[in-house]
Amino acid sequence: MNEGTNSNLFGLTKLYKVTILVITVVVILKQISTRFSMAVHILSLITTSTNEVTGDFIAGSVNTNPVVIRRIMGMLKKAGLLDVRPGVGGAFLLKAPEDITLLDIYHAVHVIEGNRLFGVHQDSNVRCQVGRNIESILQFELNEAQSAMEQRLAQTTLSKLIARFE
Amino acid sequence: MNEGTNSNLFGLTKLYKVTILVITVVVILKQISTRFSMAVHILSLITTSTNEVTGDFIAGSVNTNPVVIRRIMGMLKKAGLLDVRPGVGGAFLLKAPEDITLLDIYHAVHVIEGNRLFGVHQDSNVRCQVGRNIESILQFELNEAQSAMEQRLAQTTLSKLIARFE
DNA sequence: AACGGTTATAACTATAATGGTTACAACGAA
DNA sequence: TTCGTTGTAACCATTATAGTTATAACCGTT
Repeated sequence: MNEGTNSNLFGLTKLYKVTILVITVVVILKQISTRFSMAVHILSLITTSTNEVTGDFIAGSVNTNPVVIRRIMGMLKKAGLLDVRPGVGGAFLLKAPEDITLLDIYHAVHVIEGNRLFGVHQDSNVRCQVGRNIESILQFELNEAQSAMEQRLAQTTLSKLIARFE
Repeated sequence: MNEGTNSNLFGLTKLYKVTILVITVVVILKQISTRFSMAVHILSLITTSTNEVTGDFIAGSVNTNPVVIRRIMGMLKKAGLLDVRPGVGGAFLLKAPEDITLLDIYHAVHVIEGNRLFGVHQDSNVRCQVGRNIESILQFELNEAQSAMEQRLAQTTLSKLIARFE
């Protein structure tokens, strides 16, 4: 920081004493990766745009680095949702937006591991009644909860989502 | 912090109180932490065991380090689900197992912060139709999906779970 | 055949959560 | 006082994310 010339920082002068109150609020969110929402954004753009849709163009709309976009597009390609013209550029859907659900996109970007939203601890002590039973019985309940979420995601298609844009 | 020489800190004066609010948002999650399933394990043990239930005993059943267990028990204490006798040791429930749902436990261990399972990217380009709309419209759908999952978790109580142990 | 815009990918970074671990102070009953 | 226990602090290795730079490959146009 350039001392000596600090007298006009923020247009203020050094006539007065300093009181700076710095409040730092750190909000830690442990969440499903934004890769998912970015992927929805990407597919929405491809669906609605009439022009060529390049990685750079999408990056401008998502407001991030083009490489981040291409990485996600690579996942969407592997899932068979879109394809990209190499060299010349431009992406297009491989399925109708009526046939692409949020669940399809969710799965495509591998936002969770092994299709298991909930991690369950392993290697419980089998000599204990709880230890013997907890993993499988709890896993069943958690699968049910995960299914409930995924079924809701499956109800919304890309075209339904876009229809609500204003 | 150098007291006494703070009069020229940043060239500001005591006439001005500067409040800087820094919000850091970190998005991480591959799977919901096993803290949740361990917490269910812990509460199941306390419910079913006739003897004293110490951190070391639980650690033996979960098959992990006692400190990991005590950390989770601390969270369950803060949530009002159990209490621990300091010194002498041993944990006991503060609510009946019929009144503790998986959702209560899920919330207690702060496995998701801010009550938002899905991260949604911010700062999309508002000059683009998709960019303007995607965040709010997608967030609504994701909230619905999250609710579906949580409602399912709320349907299972600790006593129901334990009743299925063999 | 060279050029320019594009895609694909490798490599690297900073950040931070997790689960495990050691260490130690505080607590309370025998 | 002693001993088993609780409650934390501190540290570690591992891992995923999002961003970044750099580079090779691709393909239509000139």
